[in-house]
Amino acid sequence: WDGSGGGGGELVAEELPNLGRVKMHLACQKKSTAQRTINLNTFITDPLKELIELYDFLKTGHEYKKKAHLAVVAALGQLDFKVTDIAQLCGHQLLDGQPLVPCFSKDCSSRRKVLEILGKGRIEKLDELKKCPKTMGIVDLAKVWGVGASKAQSLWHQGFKGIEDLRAAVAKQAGLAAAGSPNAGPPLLSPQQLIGLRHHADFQKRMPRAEAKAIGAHVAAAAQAACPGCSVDLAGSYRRGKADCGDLDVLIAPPPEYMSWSPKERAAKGAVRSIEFVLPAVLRTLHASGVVTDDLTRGEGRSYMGVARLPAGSVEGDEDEGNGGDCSGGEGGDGSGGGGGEGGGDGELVVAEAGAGVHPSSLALVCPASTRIHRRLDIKVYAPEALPFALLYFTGSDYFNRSMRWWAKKKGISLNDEGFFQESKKKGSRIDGEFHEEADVFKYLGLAYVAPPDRSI
DNA sequence: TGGCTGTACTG
DNA sequence: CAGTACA
DNA sequence: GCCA
Repeated sequence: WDGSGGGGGELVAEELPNLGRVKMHLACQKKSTAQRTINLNTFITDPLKELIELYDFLKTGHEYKKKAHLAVVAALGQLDFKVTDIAQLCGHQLLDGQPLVPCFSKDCSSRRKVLEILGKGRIEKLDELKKCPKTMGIVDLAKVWGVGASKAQSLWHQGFKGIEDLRAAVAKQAGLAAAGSPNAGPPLLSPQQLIGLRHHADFQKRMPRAEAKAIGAHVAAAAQAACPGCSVDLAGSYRRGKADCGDLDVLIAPPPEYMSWSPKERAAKGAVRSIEFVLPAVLRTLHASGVVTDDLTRGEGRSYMGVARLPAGSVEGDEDEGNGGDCSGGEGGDGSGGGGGEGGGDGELVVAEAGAGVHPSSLALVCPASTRIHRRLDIKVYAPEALPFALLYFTGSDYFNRSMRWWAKKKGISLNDEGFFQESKKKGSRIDGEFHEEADVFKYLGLAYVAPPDRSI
């Protein structure tokens, strides 16, 4: 960049020619539906989203088909008018220039699908897919964490028509294996997939913010014990301000001073020897307290995926304390997809959250009994220099990140959760600069800052 | 026709 | 490496 | 699946 940017030696990547217009339409620069009124075109985007979900589960190799539809959903969701005629989209400035979004002027499958909805109010292909037992079976199987399109296909062809089939077979196999029987056969599922199956019902539910916060407080306490003074951020949809979260993303970074402390100083301050030991130490604590119940990855590096739940007694109305068995309540066959324990109590939770107390048990006052559910927990540890980039990444949304990285790439820069890197070259070198906050990253890319709630694109 | 975001973990 | 997952 |  080197100072060529207009104003007073600011650290800003040089603007490429012809990108100005594109920037106006960049997904990561638009107000999201969270901030601007509402999505006026759900009647179009909802069926498209359903289709995307099916593509997701159905077959590998449909990656970009899926992304094409996703881009249309993102674009239509941002329009400030309700689409009544395809002409409103044709070569429309609102859509033009956005990566992957079709221009709608010429015949293409996106255009045909929108036309179909405008005309018949539905997408025939979607209805067909939903009627197909094989499709729905595979979609069902792929809802198990760790089972993707490929595994779901093969399970279907092994004769499993859905999750309950699978659960029965897995139980039977476990019984045989426990009895030392040689006819147990090769394991149907990987260790990760077994955990996913065990908690399938819980993982379908979203958690109230207050619960995410309470689990986060446990992680934070463990992190402070491992590395005093470290920063702990709850990222993901929680940080984007969503009323409920599908999982919890926790980001830990040692304090900047930590990096320059000698091993002796670190020990004297009660901190782990090296940043590599932060995560293992945190996990030992969380395992010991029973907050973390299962590991989906080993957590020996800087990245962890696992399962957590609030300890018995921390939630009012708890009854199943010391319950050695896993499946809480009757999760056997009900398969209720509905939005779990939420709904009415929301208002109270928001009130409780305002009292910024971070004590793990603060939730007890407000949390409904139904919250003692197993939740997906992701933890990542970063060096403090990476914090603005890590926070940006871990806050998402996924589409927002892609949009921003696409833009960075247009400028010849690669963006990831550790920093900016010069493209090309082998192992592009890290671009160093004064990046202290997320806002500095936006600024460097010549983008307007977007607050977390507006990144839910 | 190439490109589409970039990375981590498992087996 | 393919598969799955994370944002 | 769509664009450059």
